Amino acid sequence: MADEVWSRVRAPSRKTRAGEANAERILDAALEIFAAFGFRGSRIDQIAAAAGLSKPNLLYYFRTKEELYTAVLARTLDMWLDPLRELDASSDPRAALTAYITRKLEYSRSHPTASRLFAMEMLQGAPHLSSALTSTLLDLVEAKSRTIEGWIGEGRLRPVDPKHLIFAIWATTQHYADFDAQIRALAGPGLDDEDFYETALATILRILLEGVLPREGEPQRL
Amino acid sequence: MADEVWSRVRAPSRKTRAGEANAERILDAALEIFAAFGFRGSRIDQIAAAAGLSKPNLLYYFRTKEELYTAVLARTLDMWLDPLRELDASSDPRAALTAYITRKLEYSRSHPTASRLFAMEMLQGAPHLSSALTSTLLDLVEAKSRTIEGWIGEGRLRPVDPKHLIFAIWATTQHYADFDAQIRALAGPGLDDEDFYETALATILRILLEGVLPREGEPQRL
DNA sequence: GTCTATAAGCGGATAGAC
DNA sequence: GTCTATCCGCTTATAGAC
Repeated sequence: MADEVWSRVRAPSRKTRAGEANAERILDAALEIFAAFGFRGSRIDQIAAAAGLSKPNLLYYFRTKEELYTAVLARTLDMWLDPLRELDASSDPRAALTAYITRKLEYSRSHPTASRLFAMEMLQGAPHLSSALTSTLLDLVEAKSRTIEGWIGEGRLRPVDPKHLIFAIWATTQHYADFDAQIRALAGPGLDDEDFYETALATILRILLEGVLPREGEPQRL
Repeated sequence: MADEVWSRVRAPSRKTRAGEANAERILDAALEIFAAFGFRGSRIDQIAAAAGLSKPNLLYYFRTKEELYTAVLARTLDMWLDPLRELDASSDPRAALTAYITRKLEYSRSHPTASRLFAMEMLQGAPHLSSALTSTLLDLVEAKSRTIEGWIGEGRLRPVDPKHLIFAIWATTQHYADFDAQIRALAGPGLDDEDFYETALATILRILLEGVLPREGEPQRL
């Protein structure tokens, strides 16, 4: 998918190494700006300056602001989907959910601006993303919901609505990236602080896992 | 606090009923636009049109865009704080947390744009809000953290980090307002659908409460 | 209090030299 | 591929009539 967008969006410059590197630098800079100000609030010359080139030169690589925004979004969505793809039906629920939650929080730490770009797009009603949401992501969520329902049917998970469980996992983990400013104001450090990260992870795991795993010795059926 | 901002921000028009009503209509319209596009992305004439008056007329009530934004934010923050203020140390943890979570989700349903405005401001690093965050809200969160620690000390709550618990509650409840577009794409309805609201509330309560309340017959100490 | 007209400057995009 | 110069529409804010 990244390839598809790439070729569709930028005929020029793909060939040379320097062009490639420039395009990457532009996309990195654009991610920062778009994540903070949204599409309309972002200024193309601000992005150009952050990428270290002139505005017309940026527009040589991406012909319009919208083209650039779409490219950044596509690249981000792909990364965002990865952890969920790996949620594994074959392993036991505790291990699978622990791995998924850990991976999501790790993503909030390593790619906070990517998380914020996605949040920004959602706040605006996902105008540039609706097709992707209703196809790729929907399919993935439906598939993983069935995995969770399977665990519930086997009594290995307490009965919870699968989609709301997924939403709860997304919400709690992404919150640390999206509301970073609030978290730093209220707690001091953010996820980049190792101790804070560990405490956040432990607390989220404790709450969510205890909330959905069966009580000791009482496997449940619906 | 609303009063304080009010008088500081708009000398004109406070006196007459019509002026008051106009100012309210402007603030309502501004909330919608600012929540969707952020400060820089919002257009003042778009707000004026939504409020049903001309752009210069809007600028008669709020002299600058920033002044209007500040007024909307102040009004929103006040409402946003209310549920937390009511978290009651004297009642038992299950009842108090149930009431708080319910109130927060209810707020996401009744005031989704207010929630989104707040989220938008956070994504931008809370430039217009940092003083409020480090004073009013910080004090409140510290106080409520002590309430939660009290419950833990008495063995009425499992040991969890209080702030991370508060973050988890905020994250899960606000998610339904802030990520409404995603939720509708993936689940069909949103919180305005009564059944969906009930399921969301039940799931969140089940997960969070089971995650933090002591197991049957085994009250814990740290 | 509300409007029309307009000033002043910003932002996206293009032309064309190098 | 990259730059300077520039066009043109849009946006905030003000002036001034009613």
